[in-house]
Amino acid sequence: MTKPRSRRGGGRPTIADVARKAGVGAITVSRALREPERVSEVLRRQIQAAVDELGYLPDPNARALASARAEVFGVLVPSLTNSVFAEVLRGIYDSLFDSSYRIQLGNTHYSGLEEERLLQVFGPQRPAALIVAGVDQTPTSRRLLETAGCPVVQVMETGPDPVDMMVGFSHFDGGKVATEHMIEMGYRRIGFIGARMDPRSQRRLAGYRAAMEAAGLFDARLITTTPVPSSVTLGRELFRDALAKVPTLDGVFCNNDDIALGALFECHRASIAVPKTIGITGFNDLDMMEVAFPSVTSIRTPRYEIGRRSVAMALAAIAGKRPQEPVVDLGFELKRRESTAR
Amino acid sequence: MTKPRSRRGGGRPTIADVARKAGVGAITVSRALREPERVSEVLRRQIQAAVDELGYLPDPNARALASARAEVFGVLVPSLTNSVFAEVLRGIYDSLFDSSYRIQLGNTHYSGLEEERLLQVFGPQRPAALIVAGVDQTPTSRRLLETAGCPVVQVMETGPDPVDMMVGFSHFDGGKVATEHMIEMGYRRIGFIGARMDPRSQRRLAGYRAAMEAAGLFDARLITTTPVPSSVTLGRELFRDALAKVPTLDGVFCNNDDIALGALFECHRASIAVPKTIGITGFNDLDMMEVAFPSVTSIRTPRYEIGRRSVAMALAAIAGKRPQEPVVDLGFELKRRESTAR
DNA sequence: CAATGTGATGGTAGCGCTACCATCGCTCCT
DNA sequence: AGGAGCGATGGTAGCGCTACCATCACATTG
Repeated sequence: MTKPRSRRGGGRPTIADVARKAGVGAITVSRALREPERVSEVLRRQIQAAVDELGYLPDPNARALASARAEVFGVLVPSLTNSVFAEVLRGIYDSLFDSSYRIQLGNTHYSGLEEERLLQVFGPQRPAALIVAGVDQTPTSRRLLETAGCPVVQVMETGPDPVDMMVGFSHFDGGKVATEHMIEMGYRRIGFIGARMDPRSQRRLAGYRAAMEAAGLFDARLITTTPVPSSVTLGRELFRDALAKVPTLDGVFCNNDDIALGALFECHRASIAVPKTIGITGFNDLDMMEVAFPSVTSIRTPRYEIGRRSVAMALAAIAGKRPQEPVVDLGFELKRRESTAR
Repeated sequence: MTKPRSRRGGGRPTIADVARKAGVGAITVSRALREPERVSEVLRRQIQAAVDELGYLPDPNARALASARAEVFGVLVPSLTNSVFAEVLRGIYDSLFDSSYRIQLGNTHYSGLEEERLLQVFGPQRPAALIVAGVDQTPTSRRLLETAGCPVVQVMETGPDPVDMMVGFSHFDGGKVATEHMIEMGYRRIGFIGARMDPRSQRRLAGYRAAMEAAGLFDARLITTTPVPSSVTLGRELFRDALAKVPTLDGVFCNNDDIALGALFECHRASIAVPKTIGITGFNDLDMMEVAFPSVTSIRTPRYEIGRRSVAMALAAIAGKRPQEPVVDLGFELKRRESTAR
């Protein structure tokens, strides 16, 4: 008489269809799908057969509404094109591939305001977990994270005051170690060149500064930065600026590998010997740094591993098994290469 | 008496709360939010005030369930780390930022099976649109796309038989133009080196082959490929292999810029003069190609624009304004640079 | 002035699923 | 033997929202 299926477009099978076909109650189908161990072997088999026959797939929206919890991981990164975050994402995706969790990815463009906006959007969806890059959320964002009612993992760096959990490493230490290495290799007038200068870059700069000051080599004129987004092109330009400003420059610690590559290319173009006349150190250790000529010293960062670990921690928290230590420092590794082998 | 809010965790305000506070029916609130022009000025104002005061945010899951349509764009790309797709994504995200659409991103790892799986997962969600990379879907995937009941945009390349809409360019032509350019510049023993060799790479190779054959220069031994994922490191290795196989090689058309960069670095390392002894052409024209020393000739591809356009087309289709021509060819541009300036 | 729109608003009935509680048959204990 | 305890199953009542249809005031028409 009534046509209850008429509104729904596809007329896809629902849990009621499966239940009817399997000769059980709808709730039993639901259980068989979500907690199989609570349903008897026999019914489970019947239900599975009905599911297969009908090609039933549960509606995630209805699930989310009924259970007040969506099987979604919300992920917030500041950039999609920065290969560093791309690798973190890869780790996250790989870790979640076998699960039934979907991923909703937001791009904050390094903006606190956009981050707030995206968290507002994620909130009503009741995600299963939230993974956000960085530790410098605005007060509003922080409150949104704290009241999200789900596990939250801040990734990329470690810090003192986690919203919930953290996975990363110390960018300050990274900058410090890189700089100390150059000092050790005999460089004295070591410049810092950096673009974007997001909070993590700032901390690398602070590490550089600490190392330079400790060695009595610090000179503010050695620092060349810009808020402009990083690129190889920009690296070249910044390097030229730095050299023009301080002609006695004998090394550069670059905020990231793109910048380092730009500096390296400029050295080639200007026939500046690397590592003899100028030493170069990058940050992140992208694949190409090892292949470059000369190969470029860099700080290897555990990007993929950060992605994997963040998911592992979130999943554990969802399962009620919170880690002892909420802050995980995955460290980094100095890769000594030709570009600083004076 | 009853505690109807007890199940729901946060006790967030619902549309009923807003309706009560504004002194109107729930449905009117719903309309005020979705089709403001259908609600009188006065009520609209009252409702807005109530929304602001309560901090009401609609539950997207309930919306999706009730309206049989989720405000979600499903996006499927084969790789997260390949910067080509990262830029397509950036275009998609930028185009959707002001809208209320969320984005759910799937990574197919260049696998037809994983693509099918992801489409299965996206389906029950009833996304507003689907954007998928490539035109070589498996029959199952194709069927899933055709029955998705929403606009579908295939991106990255153009082809003869769109599921629905397409935005991209001809990889065959790209390979052909690149190769013809090298022939024109006087190169004769031009190798093709490529990794991954996904369908788009195959078509670039076919373009290369067509150009070489037309010039009477084709020789199968000039082709060096591997199914291994592309990287700068791999580019270097493949280039060495190619040179070992054909010592008379005087140029290489590289499947992509990473490979080209690897080849360039190897030339530096082996003191092979570029472009004099060997010419190099890349594909995609990443930022660094212009900065490299020597700068590297490449095919500039409209990646960001593909992302933007795909969203524009999907949005138009959602609004019922399907484009005249479902297949949009955005073309490409040959960037002549030092690496082929013999 | 009755008949007929027309636009604004509201009520009802779900969307497909799961939380909660009830029921039922069985085992196991005293 | 009787009842507590337990595991398996099902019914009911929503989750928060929107599609559909009804209603109502007011304008328009001949």
